[in-house]
Amino acid sequence: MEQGYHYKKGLWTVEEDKILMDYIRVNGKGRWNHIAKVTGLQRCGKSCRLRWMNYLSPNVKKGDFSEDEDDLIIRLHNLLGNRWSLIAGRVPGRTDNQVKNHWNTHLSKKLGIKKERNKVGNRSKTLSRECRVEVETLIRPPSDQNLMAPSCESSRGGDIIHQANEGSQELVIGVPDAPERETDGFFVDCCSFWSRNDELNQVSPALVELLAGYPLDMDWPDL
DNA sequence: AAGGATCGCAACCGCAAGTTC
DNA sequence: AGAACTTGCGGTTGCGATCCT
Repeated sequence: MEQGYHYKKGLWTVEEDKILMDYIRVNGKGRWNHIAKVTGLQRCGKSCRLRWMNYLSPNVKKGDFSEDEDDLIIRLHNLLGNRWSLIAGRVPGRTDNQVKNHWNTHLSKKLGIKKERNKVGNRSKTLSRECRVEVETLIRPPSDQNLMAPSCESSRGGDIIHQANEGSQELVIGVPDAPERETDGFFVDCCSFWSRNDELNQVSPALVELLAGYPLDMDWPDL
């Protein structure tokens, strides 16, 4: 492990950045805990990974967030709640840390939202028939054994469907006027939905409807 | 001008899941 | 199978910069 090493904390210096970048240029990303041993850099693996992911990576976009980015983040947050990595994955060049900070310092104030802890969006919405059919097609398990979406690709989200029954965590897309959600409605696991869209490599009409159709000031019902 | 308050963001922490051996 | 190690996530903190009185 990393026992026996005395790691430095706090802001990174230019020299440390250079050491980390040189290492990654030669060895590529990964094996973060090895970096200190190989380079003598007095930073733990987690710190190295974070520094690369959030700052040094050429994929990281610097500078202010545009209005389009703000709008996208707000809509995604409406759908996904505080699932920053998922949101960031849909905002090109932005990291989960950037999105989280931007939300907490700007967007939540802009929207007059008080900080919530451990809350993931509880959303229900009626979609058009065409949209529902498409979403259902996108998320339906291959076996087609039931209407429940497969569990999240991210293991951490694996309890989403389970929690739905307790009034939950996943995006629930209900059939119009169908109070018995478990029998008449169908559940959409956001992760599966997103991943399927990735596979399709296209912006589906269903996704457009989901993102575009959520009024920001809507009074969302509790589930 | 000074110093206290507030803001914004980089970085840390704890935890959980994935991977390797 | 399970222990050890690695990776990733979201919440939180610390501190420099800026604002305000």
